[in-house]
Amino acid sequence: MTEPTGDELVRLLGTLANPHRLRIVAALLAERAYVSELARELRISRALLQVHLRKLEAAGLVTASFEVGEDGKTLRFYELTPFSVVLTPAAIAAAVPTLTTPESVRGDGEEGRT
Amino acid sequence: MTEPTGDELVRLLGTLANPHRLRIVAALLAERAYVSELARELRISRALLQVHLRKLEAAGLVTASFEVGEDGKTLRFYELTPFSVVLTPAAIAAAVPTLTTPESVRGDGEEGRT
DNA sequence: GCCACCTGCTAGCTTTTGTTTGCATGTGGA
DNA sequence: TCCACATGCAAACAAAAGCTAGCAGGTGGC
Repeated sequence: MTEPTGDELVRLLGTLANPHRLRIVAALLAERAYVSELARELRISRALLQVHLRKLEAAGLVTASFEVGEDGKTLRFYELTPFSVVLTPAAIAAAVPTLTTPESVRGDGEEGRT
Repeated sequence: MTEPTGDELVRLLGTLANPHRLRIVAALLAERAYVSELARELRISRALLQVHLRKLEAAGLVTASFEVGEDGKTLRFYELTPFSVVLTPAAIAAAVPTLTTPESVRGDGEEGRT
């Protein structure tokens, strides 16, 4: 996570560039929580929270796992994945060369042939 | 810039979460440039570049200034504003309390009354 | 005068994001 | 059985972001 690729950086930034998601990160830093609980804590609907959690998960910032609570209910716990990225012009310049454009994406990696 | 407010952080992240803008930052780190020149270098239209530059400027990441070139033409030069932000769960948690919600915005700061 | 290059602006379209609403399912306890 | 609480998913809509196309104005050089 010290030197993300350009695409990863864009995804990471795009994922964190949202008030709800920042609050989620902050809440999960304090302690892991299951969906419904977290929704109540943050005062947002479960559906909305789910969308945001999915995005955070897709970016690798949080991880989910099912667990059975004391009362036997199945709960989906989310917890934070530690990360640390330094945002400076130099760091950005280093990531830019690895940015892929829609067209430059052929297979997955670059294969040299036209 | 060491400890941006929640809103500033969101704007900063949102501004950088774009391939074009990252490229612009990288290009300006190498050297300041005027609009048309930069557009050619980045292979994007001037109109598009302008939109992105505007956004970067709004976020305080770049600054603009008019200058007269050797041939007497008026050029608008852009240059990078140094910045450094560390992105970690803790840093985010620190910024979250200062996030404002559309409703919580009355005057500007908080005034206690309902 | 005409061409080349600089600047700026915006109306309008497309795409992506964000959000709500509503339905379907499963389990434990009264 | 019925209620309370947990999960998941999708359709539909609203809002924001991204991009293009086109017009307009200015200056220097041939």
